[in-house]
Amino acid sequence: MTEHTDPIGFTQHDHAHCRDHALQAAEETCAREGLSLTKQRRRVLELLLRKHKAMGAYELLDAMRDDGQPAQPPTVYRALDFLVSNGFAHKIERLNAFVACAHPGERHKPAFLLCSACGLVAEMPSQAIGAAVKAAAEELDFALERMVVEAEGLCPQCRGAAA
Amino acid sequence: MTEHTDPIGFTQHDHAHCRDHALQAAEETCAREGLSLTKQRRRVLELLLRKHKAMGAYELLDAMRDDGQPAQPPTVYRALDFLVSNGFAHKIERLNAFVACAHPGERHKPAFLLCSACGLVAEMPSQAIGAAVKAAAEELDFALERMVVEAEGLCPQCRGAAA
DNA sequence: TCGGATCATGTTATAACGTAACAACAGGCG
DNA sequence: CGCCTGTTGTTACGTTATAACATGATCCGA
Repeated sequence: MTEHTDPIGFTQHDHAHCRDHALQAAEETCAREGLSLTKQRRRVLELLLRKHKAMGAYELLDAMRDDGQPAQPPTVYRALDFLVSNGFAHKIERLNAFVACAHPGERHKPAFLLCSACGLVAEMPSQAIGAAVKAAAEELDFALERMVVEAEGLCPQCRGAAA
Repeated sequence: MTEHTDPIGFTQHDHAHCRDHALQAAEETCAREGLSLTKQRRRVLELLLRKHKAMGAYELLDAMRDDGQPAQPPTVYRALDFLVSNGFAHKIERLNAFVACAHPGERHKPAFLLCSACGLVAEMPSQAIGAAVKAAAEELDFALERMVVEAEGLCPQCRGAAA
């Protein structure tokens, strides 16, 4: 598991580059693994990549309607299934919403920071957390398959604004 | 934060005692803090305490109907709000469902183990996990308010059965 | 003991999230 | 071509959750 320390999403960055990088990574992964990044899947990924926020499926549908190319719920959910199962996006359980993966290509058990004020979502370094969960599970003879870690609070910006 | 090491929910135990203990703890806490454990709130807590599994709100509604005292969704959600905000139950985000607290009275940031085979839910020791999340959050200047930790996999029983 | 304040519950309707089932279409390949 | 597979379109519905307002219960002070 490669580890990143940059909480992309909270820090200032060239977002156009960030978005293009993610799209390109998705294209490369699909090419390499024989997956097809179809029009609908790509559309949904692009919408998710517009901001480091989680979007609900119906928010995506609204955006697609506003684009002049409306779609139905199954279309969006199918695209989301594809993106999530291939690691291009993640579901935020706490919000029943979805976010583009900030580190596509790196295989990781993601852990998230959710700002309850501005809605930004960042992926945080999860090695230590993953190890702690794994250790607790093993201690209890539990066969760990998947973990959900979502921390809520205030991002640096909003924390500053609140003070 | 008091720490427990017993993954109640996966281990054999006298469940009648377990349930009564939780109910009594809820009554005591309510008495001490001026909260009222009304009929509906108590009913919902008792239903949740029947098993160490998560129940959806509509599953609770079904059970209430089967009891001969039907209720409407808001009634159940209000009872759940009360139970969750006072630490007598927890919401399992991953399942959109609710579970009775296994350690009422102990103030804790809960972390859960969810068996994907049998549906049992256990609270696991969360000190180390909580510390790891807190450390990651502080590193990024994030003001942590709440954390969701839900590990999915196979409980000892089901793991044994699968092997 | 009356009135008002507060908290809990009842009731109706609807919003938000998610999926089943089947039809249609598109591209590859024998 | 004809079949297979994968993707999308379409209709309908299931599941989870809440808004808004009415009613009832309890307490407590004037």
